[in-house]
Amino acid sequence: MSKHSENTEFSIPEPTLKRLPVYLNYLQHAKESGLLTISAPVIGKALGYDHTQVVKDIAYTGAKGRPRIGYNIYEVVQHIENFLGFNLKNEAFLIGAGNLGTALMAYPNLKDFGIQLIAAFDSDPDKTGKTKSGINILHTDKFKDLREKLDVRIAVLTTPAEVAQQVTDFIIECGIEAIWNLSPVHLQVSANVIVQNTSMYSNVAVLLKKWQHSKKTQHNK
Amino acid sequence: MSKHSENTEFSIPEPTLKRLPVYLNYLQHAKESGLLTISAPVIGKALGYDHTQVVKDIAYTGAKGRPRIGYNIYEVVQHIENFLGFNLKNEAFLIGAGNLGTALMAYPNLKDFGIQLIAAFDSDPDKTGKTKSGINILHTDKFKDLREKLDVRIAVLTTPAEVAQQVTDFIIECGIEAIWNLSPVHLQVSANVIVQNTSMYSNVAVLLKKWQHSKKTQHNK
DNA sequence: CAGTGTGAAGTTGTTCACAGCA
DNA sequence: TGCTGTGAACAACTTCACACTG
Repeated sequence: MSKHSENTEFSIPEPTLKRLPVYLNYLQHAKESGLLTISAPVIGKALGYDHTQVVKDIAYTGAKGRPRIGYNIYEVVQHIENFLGFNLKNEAFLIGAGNLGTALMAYPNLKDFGIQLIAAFDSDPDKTGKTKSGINILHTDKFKDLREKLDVRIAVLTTPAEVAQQVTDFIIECGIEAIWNLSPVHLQVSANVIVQNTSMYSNVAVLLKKWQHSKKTQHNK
Repeated sequence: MSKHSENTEFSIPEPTLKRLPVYLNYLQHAKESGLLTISAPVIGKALGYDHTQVVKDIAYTGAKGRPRIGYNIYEVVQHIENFLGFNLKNEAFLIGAGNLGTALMAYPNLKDFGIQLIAAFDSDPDKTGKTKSGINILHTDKFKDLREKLDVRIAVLTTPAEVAQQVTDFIIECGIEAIWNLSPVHLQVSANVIVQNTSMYSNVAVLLKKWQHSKKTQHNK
């Protein structure tokens, strides 16, 4: 695959992209507790990041801080939301209304964190026709028509592993452009489709390895 | 003495740690389809990684390949499982039997990917006393005793955000040493406890940004 | 040849050091 | 003094180049 074709806009570091929602979540709680301003060192200490990291990440969003005072919380929240496109109504379809799908339909504030689920689809007639957390579960038959009618471009995939790839091929053919993949399968798609694979297993691996390592080094001490 | 002997003094790159379960998952499928050997370039092409990356990642696990032929799939699978500690029975408690908790109880092969959930806990009496996917849901009251009795050190946290930190403090006091945190709150713990924060939101941010970016650059072409 | 294995080069991300500010 | 902001040093990770192997 070619390197990035010349970008007028420089691209944002992916680690920054992943930290920004963490800041956002933290800042929204801070805001609720009545604070008006907050400094990068405070955020850093709370979330375990170096304070310069926080300053640089926030700078990406365009928010400006004031020496000795820090940032206006409301302003930073606005800038992060703007920057990430969270204030746009990014409407998405959920594919697969199993346990994980149900969990996402009920996931708190998902629509404030970028994605608004407006319908769910499943091929199992036992699941379709119902409503969960206010979201209708429809039969996959209706996917193509509804996608066009509502002009939805984003899908969240929570099907069983066995059908994940074939369902992916189908929804891309129907016009889906971006997929958040929560199935435990690494999807293969053509270059014009964006996939974000979220492997639960990866996190388990990191946790276990850190834990095993900490146990080893503890009785070496 | 080879660089990666069984006694790893230096730590493994975290990206490698996250890729290994992805390989594992892919290889297990490849194995089922009857293949005996597989090469790094093939794995790389399927999963979107550079082939040298794959070679180096696999080398960390201690598996050896043969030029022109590749790796014995069964052997690599063994080595990855060993290396990540997935063949040890890492018993864990699930805290919070809501939607996401229920999804995890039913998550396919979780026990083959490092963690075996042996009980779930919830403070809501409506949820306790039941069994989901073969896992008993108990009242939080019983947590302390049962943790000691069964000597469980790992917890998977799927509580609502509001109580996540206070529940964390409690289970750590009870002796939990490692926490896979799936609640949308960044937990603060003392240095001797391992936490793996898995923010769903972060993945959405990355997906959206890539998508928005791809749309921009598409009509520049 | 088509692959592994590995040191070196290149790239990306993080931390340091310090200037400037109120 | 406590903060932002930033260029420079550093560390981590990825990709390249190539020797080696059956």
